[in-house]
Amino acid sequence: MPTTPQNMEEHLALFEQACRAAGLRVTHQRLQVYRQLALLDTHPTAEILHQELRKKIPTISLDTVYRTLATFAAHGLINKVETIESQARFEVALMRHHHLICSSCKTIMDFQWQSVDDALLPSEVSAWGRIDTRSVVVYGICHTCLQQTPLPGK
Amino acid sequence: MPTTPQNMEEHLALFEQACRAAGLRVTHQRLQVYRQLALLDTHPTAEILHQELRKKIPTISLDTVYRTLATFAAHGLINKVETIESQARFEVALMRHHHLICSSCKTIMDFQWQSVDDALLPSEVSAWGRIDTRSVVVYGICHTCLQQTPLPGK
DNA sequence: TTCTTGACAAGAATAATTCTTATCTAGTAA
DNA sequence: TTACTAGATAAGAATTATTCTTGTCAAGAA
Repeated sequence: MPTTPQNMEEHLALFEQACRAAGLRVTHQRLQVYRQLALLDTHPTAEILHQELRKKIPTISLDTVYRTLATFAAHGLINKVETIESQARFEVALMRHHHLICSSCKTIMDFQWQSVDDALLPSEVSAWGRIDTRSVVVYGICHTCLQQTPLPGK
Repeated sequence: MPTTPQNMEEHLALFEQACRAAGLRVTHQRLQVYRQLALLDTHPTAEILHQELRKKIPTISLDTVYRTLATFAAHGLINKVETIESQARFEVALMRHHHLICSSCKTIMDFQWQSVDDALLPSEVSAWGRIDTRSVVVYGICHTCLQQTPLPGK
């Protein structure tokens, strides 16, 4: 769920408001980390973001990227996406959606599934405590990978 | 989804069959790793399993536990559970179920949600490629944690 | 029983992430 | 505007989960 360059300014303004509301200082690094993440729809890792960010801020440290992403995620400004890889992946938290992961090429796609978003959770779940979010992860093999290797292992 | 000691023998026999069917050798270590995992309903980490296993096999290495879990997961004999922690967690793959994760104490609970298991996926997803599994992860705060700290952060 | 290949143990190595420390800066108050 | 202070950053060291390497061993086939 990326943002196009056209509405980036307005998106960043909203983000800045959200930061202040959360008691977070609005720093150049934070704005740029968020901006870079919003530009990409590839669920980048901290490492990938760092490489991109260094083009604009040559001195930015990888640790800052990690710390900034962790801070944003802790305040619900972005999502840390669950994956099967060891490296964590991130995305802006704009719209409720779910994930489709190709077990072969590891690409993560977003999709929406309104009926699950709206569905009542089983009563045992409601009884468990306070529910905040629900997320569906679907695993499979994408068309591209299916064509490359006719019968990949499950 | 653990196994009670009562039906453990039959469960292990089934597991042994599944191993042979997958072309995996049935070793003492593999049986014990699987048995220990089946006994626990706490979604243990490789480290926790290793600690338990050393009581029975003092010489078993942590690497063997990791390798064995990875091998089982690759053959669908167990599941690697997606978590918000850095350490991976595992469970036997007995029955289709979903996960409930407490953002505070990080405990993982299993639950079933038949209607989602049966629900038709959005057409864009079916068009994407071959679908293997779907898994719902619900985040919230469990009752125990809610009572300890009246208003924990989201 | 023998043989072969996959599995194992031990310890070294790697890779992702986090910590430490000194410096800097956003936002506040004078 | 200026000075102040808590929170943010950079750099590099440290940590932690996981994987690799090497030599040995044993499951299961012949």
